Order: sequence, then C-alpha cells, then structure tokens
Amino acid sequence: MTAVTQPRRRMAAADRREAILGAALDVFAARGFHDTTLDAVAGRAGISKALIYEHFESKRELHRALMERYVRELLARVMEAIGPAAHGEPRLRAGVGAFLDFVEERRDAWRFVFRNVGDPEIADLVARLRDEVAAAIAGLMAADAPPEWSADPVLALETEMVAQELTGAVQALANWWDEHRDVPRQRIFQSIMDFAWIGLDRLAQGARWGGGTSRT
Amino acid sequence: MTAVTQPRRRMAAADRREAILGAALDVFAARGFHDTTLDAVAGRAGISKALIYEHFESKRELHRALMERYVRELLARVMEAIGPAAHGEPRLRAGVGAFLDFVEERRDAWRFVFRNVGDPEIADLVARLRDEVAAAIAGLMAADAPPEWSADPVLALETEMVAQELTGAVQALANWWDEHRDVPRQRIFQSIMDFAWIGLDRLAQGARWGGGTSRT
DNA sequence: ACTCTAACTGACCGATGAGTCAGTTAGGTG
DNA sequence: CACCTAACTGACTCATCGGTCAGTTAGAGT
Repeated sequence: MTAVTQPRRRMAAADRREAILGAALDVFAARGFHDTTLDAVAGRAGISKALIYEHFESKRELHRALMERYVRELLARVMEAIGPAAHGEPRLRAGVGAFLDFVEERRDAWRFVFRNVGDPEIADLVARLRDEVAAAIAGLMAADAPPEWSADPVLALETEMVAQELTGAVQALANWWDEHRDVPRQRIFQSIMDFAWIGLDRLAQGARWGGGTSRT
Repeated sequence: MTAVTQPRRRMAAADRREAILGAALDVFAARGFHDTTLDAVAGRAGISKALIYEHFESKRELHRALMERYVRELLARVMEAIGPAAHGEPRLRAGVGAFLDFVEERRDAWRFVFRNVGDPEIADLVARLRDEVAAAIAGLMAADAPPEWSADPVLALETEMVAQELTGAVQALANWWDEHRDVPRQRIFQSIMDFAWIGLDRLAQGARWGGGTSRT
C-alpha cells in the first residue's frame, strides 16, 4: 500500500478531493472503518494527513461522504433499471441485474459498503439503504398482488419480511461472489432468480407451504 | 450500565470467569467490539479491569472466547435438531426452528455475533460459522437430491450458492425480527418456510424459472 | 520577475484505552 | 487464631491516532 501518484504535486482542490476519496475507498474497503488510520489514507494518496483536513471535517465525514456516494449510486442504478421495466418478473430481473452490475464493476465500493456494518453510526446509513431497497421490492410485489393487499396490515408485514429475506439472500450471494470471482455473472443471476422468484411468484398467488391456509 | 452484583466479593475463579463473560456479552452486544472498553466491561461486572487479565490474555481473547462459545452453541443446536429429523422439508423445518429458538432465547448472544461483522479478524470467525451452516444445508440438499448430484461439480457449486442465499435470507429476517419483537415466532417461521422451501423444493426437482432448462 | 494565494507539510498535542505491577485483603486450612 | 494463597485493586505506563497549527512553497496571474 504505497502512494499511487508521485510526479505531480499541487492539484486543484476538486481533483485533490477526488484523489483523497479514492485513496480512502481503497483503505476503508480493505481494513474497515476502525482499522484505517488517516495516516494510511494520506500515505496511499501520497500526501500529508493535514491535507485531508483541508477537504474533510473529520474521519467520520470522509467516511460518510464515500458511503453517501455509493449508496446513492447503487440505489439510483437499481431504481433506474426497475422503473421502465414491466411489472413482475422482468422487473425483478432488471433490479437484480442492475445490482449485480454494480457489484461487478465496483467491487471495492461494494466491499466498502458492506465491510462496515456493525458500527452504530454507519449501520444507520446501511439500514436506510436496505429499507429503501426493501420498500422498492415491496412496491414491486404490491403492484403484482391484488389491490386489497395494500390495505391489509398483516399482508403488508408479510411483504416487508419477504423483502428482508430477498435482500438478505441477494446480499449474501453477492458477498460469496466476491470471494469466487471466477464464477460467471450469469450463474449468479440465474441462481438468484431460481431461488427468489419461484418463492415470490407462488407467494404472490397466495400459495403457502404446509397447511396451505393463509393466516389472517 | 452499572454493576450487576455488589454484595459478594471474592468469587471462585471459574465463577468469576463466567461473570466476566456475562458482562462482556452485554457490553459487546450493545456497543460492538471497537466501542467497548475493558473498563466498561469491568464496571459492568463490578470489578477492576486488572482482574479481567487474570482470566483472559487480551481483549481479543475475551471476545474470541464469547464468539467461540456462541458459534459452537448455535451450531450444536441446529445440528442436533437436524440430525434425527427425516430428510427434506421436516429437516429444514427442524433446522430453522432450532435457529429461531436460539435467536429468541439468546437475543444478546445473537446480537453479539452479528454486531461485529466488519472487523477482519472477527469476520473470519463469522464466515466460518456461515460456511459450516451452508455446508450442513448443502448436505441436507444433497441427501434429497439424486445421487449423481454429489459428483457433478457444477451442481455442487449450485448447491453452495443456494445455501448462501438461504442463510443470508434467514439471517436477514432474524435481524429484522430483533427489531420487531412483537411479531410472533410463528409468523417468522412461516415466512421463512414459504420463501425458502418452495424455492428449494422446486430447485431440487430441477425446475428452473424462465427457459425451464437445466444448465450443465 | 514579482507577488500573492491556496495547496501543502512536519512536528506537535491531547485523549483514549489496552495492558501492567506492586501491592492489599478475603477467607479457606491446619 | 494465625497463616498463606489466590482473588482482587488503584494507580500507573505506553502506544496509537484523530486532530491542529505555524509555517513553507508551487505556480497562476500580472
């Protein structure tokens, strides 16, 4: 972990800020929030620690800036993909696809976001992301379900739970993929669709395993 | 967060060790690894920090002792429940049931284990737990599948992925449950079975969503 | 070439918290 | 009761790291 740019010095403020963010992403993603020192970030960026404070209030704010950026980007990409798609299965396909694109193209960003759950302050941001995604999924499901669902609080809770399970499953597989890069994207994608959609589809039809009666 | 026992002093070594572990569980579960100080643990146990070092080498070792204990216990309970059960769905039922029992009875232990992902060294331990559970699930699935599966490396990978998805879904819902204690256990259980088993069941039959052909 | 500002640095401070040690005392044993 | 060991403590050290400040200098503008 050494400096990434030696030749030039004296960058424009905006460029320097970006360079710092880049270095911070690397170090945070590799070490997690608590185990990264600002000296390490400075070293990685090839500058002195004091310069970081010309651009960011504190370590937390530097971290938050990165988190904001990637949470926003991930969310935007998924939403954009979901929006134009038809309802139901093509929509899930689009959403999962956009998500996997993000994980594939920005591995360190993905790692960064999910290497830092556990810290109370950070957990809030990630929880917000998760809840927004869950809400999107809930919307997706509601759109496919009979209209009386949205009114029923019991089913609303049901939907929320399924959304949690789905995001959990996808997140877990994304992390697994991160440790098995040789597995092609298509396999991951197919696995998620197999696992999730079948369950979701039958759930939407009111099917229930065992007993078969829908609780009220 | 104050001392939990004032009257007695001078406990037997083994008892004191347990008392320290109890206090440490509380503080670690509430604050996470990095944000707990040994002074806080000592305060919680009503002893001096130095005494902790009579029983544990370091902060890490104290943490590891707890992690080992609960990882082992969780694993043992799930395995024990799974063992005698028949194959297939009753087995999944038993495993998920045992898992939910653990989460319900030992909320702080559950919180402790999953409040500390992010730290590299800790993440390893949790990853080991996850992989062992995933392996158990893979075994469960293999037992239900035609024998030629176990030989096929492609399907072995498939199984591993599904195991990851399943554990991810269950873990996510468990965390959600932790923030919604009012939801009865039965609802959680049913949701998992609805979501997971349907998918797993059809997957075992070689069904695939979209296209319907099993890749090789 | 001179200037002047904004980019940049090294050397520092203060807080925090893990880990240590020289003792002090409770309470079981002979 | 006296003793002696093992439980226990207070008061320390020491390293780390976030954050600061008094400057130094590159380099654009004139």
